[in-house]
Amino acid sequence: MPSKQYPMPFTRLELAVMSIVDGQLVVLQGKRIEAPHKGRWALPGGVLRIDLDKDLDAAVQRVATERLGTPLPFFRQLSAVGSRNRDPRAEWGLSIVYRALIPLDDIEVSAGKRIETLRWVAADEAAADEQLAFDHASLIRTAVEVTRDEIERMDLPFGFLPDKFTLGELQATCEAILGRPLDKSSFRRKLEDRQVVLPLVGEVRTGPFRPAQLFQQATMEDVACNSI
Amino acid sequence: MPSKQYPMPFTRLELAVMSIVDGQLVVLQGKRIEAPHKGRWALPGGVLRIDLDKDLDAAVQRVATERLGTPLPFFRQLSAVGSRNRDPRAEWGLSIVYRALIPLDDIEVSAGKRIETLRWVAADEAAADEQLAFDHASLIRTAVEVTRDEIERMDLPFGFLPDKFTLGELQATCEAILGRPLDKSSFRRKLEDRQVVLPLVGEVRTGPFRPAQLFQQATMEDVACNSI
DNA sequence: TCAAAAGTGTTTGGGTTACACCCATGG
DNA sequence: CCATGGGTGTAACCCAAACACTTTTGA
Repeated sequence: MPSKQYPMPFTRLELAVMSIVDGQLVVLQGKRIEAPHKGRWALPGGVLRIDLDKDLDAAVQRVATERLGTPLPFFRQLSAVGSRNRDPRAEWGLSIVYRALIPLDDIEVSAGKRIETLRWVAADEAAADEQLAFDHASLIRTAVEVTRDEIERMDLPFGFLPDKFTLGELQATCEAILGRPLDKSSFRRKLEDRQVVLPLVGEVRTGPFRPAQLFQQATMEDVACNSI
Repeated sequence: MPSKQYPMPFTRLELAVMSIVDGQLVVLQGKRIEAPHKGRWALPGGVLRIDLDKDLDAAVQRVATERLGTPLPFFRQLSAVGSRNRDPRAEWGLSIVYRALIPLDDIEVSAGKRIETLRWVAADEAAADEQLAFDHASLIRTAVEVTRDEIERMDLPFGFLPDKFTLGELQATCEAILGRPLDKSSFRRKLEDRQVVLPLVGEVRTGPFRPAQLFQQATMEDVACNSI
């Protein structure tokens, strides 16, 4: 078994965790407690542990739990980057980058292993911040780009929302991500056409004003049924 | 330096090399010469060699050269997949998957290290072939999907074409990838609008019939200049 | 009865599709 | 002069943005 003898890269996972704060798309950063780049802000991340993680997704959950104190229900792989001298801790560094969406109201993050503090930074600001450790500014740029593209394609950001939500909340979330207002009527027509949300009959969100219909994410089966 | 002590995954690169044969999108497969999956067809690939490769892109080129006898001018990362027991050669296998486009007329592939024979298979057929080694059928599915999406977005497949090409050749290539005819007029209007190709004034392709204007891929600068 | 937010309808314009047509060339 | 492929024009249609409007509720 000759293949086993090759040295393998120092393999890590990096997390671009995003949320919405005050109508703005924000990214989570942690202050590094150790070298390299000690004291600088970076994306939270951690080493792939082949003894602990059964696959990449499980690794993401473990890293999130260790570093942020919470699992990440909605995440997606963005890319893998690797080169010699990428990370001073090893000869050859490989990072697999993930983007996650979390609703801040439901999920609390708290600094865990090897992180001093966490902060939320406006996405566009973070993307331009060349003070960040490693190449994390560039990773954030692609995370923001990918997330905006998803919205343009009406691949909706359910990760940012609770299970049940109003169309107003959904629209406000999309507007926050894109950074521009959307037309209510057009937005709803698109939702209707593509059958991406499903009304929860009888359930409404009450508030100071007119109650709003609650919706949930449409499942594959819902879409299939209605298109027959 | 405690991080170095963790065992790292058996890291490989897999190549979904695509081309056009007889107006059909095809994928390159190699017959495996060794265990695991000896004798079965698979995507060509190889181990990441941190002693040889300075980064992931360089690794792709080395693997392509070793296995196929040619570098790959146009390639793009698709995803990383990894889990325990993915590959019997190691406890934990990680594969970074790339898609490449090559023009068959210009580039010759020939079976190299650890490969018995190479064959070109129709993409849709390969995507459905559950006899392939590992999870390669699923990797091919996403490669095909991504490639078709690129064409829909007019992200053109210059990798399939020589440096200089006619609009007819370009359209035929797009049709081959999508598997359906395109309207010449609409196609050309889109090219015009988005300024993705540039005529080579004075250069024409002569043939049995009317000569055709030759074009080349428009550079970033071309687009910037004209939009001022 | 007013403010605020939910929800509906209609018009308009841009962009794409589909189709028809003309042009240039070698045999 | 015909077959073939390059190249152009136009009408129809679809989609989506923009805007105006009605409805429903709590205060």
